[in-house]
Order: sequence, then structure tokens, then C-alpha cells
Amino acid sequence: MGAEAGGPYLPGLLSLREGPCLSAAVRALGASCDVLLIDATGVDHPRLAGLALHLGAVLGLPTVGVTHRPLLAQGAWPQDARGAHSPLTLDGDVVGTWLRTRRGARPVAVHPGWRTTLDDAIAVVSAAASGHRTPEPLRHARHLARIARANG
DNA sequence: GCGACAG
DNA sequence: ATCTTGTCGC
Repeated sequence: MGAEAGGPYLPGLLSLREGPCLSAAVRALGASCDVLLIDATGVDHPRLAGLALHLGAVLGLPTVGVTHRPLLAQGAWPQDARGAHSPLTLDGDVVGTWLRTRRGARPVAVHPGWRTTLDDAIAVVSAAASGHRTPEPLRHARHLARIARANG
């Protein structure tokens, strides 16, 4: 599978670098899915078009984004309780939410993506986290990426 | 020119 | 992202 980056990493232009490779990879799977969990933002973007939204539009698949921190949006952290969440706003609009996936760990930023709502996003990330800060699918993907990188 | 803005 | 060091909880 072609794994060439589409360009250098530049804040706001992540989809230019990761988009081509990711869309090709998802298509290569040849399998259907209910929703794609993307390590990127949605409307929280300089042009309101983060990679989670971009990829979902290109593939025609629902997406939910989750990142360590917001790109431009801001919001106070929720209380330190599992499942607690607080809004992330950009120019007065709620574009995502902080979500405490695990007690004692800093919250993750959750972003509604292509054809998903804020509630959908929270539900998907909460269910996928299951006790860990990072959703299991993303931890698994990173694990596989490390192994692939170690080989050739 | 500098700062910072996903990864 | 990637790297290193230190701390905490299971």
C-alpha cells in the first residue's frame, strides 16, 4: 500500500499530508463500517474543515474525531470524573467537547465529524475508551504502526 | 520575524 | 509527531 505522506506537516493542513494515504488505506480495507474514529479535529480548524470532516466527506463515511488537544477551540476542563465533559468553542460556536475518558488523566478533545453529532461523538469515544484515556482503536492502530515501522 | 495550531 | 526523564496506579 502506498504510504507516502502527501506533504509536510503544517497546522491547518494536516489533511493535505495525511488525507491521501488514509483514504487509500480505508478503501483498501474493502470493508464497511458504521463510523471512522479519526485522530484529528472536525470544525475546530482555521477553515472549519479539519481532517475528520475532510476524510469523512471524501469517503462518504460517518466520522468522529478525537485529539489530545484542540486546534483553535477553547474551553475549561470538566470535573475529574469519568464521563464528565465541557464544551469547546470557536468564535462563539460549540465545535467539540473536552471529555474525561479516565479519572485522573487529562481529558481528550472530542470532535463531531462527517454526519455525526456532538452526542454521537461523545458516545463513540466513551464506548471506545473503556477505562483508558485513549480510545482502544487508536491505541491498537498505533501499536500496529510501530510494528510496521520496525520492520520495513 | 515570532508564536503556535491537530499530527 | 518524537525524544527523554520522572511519577503514579494497577
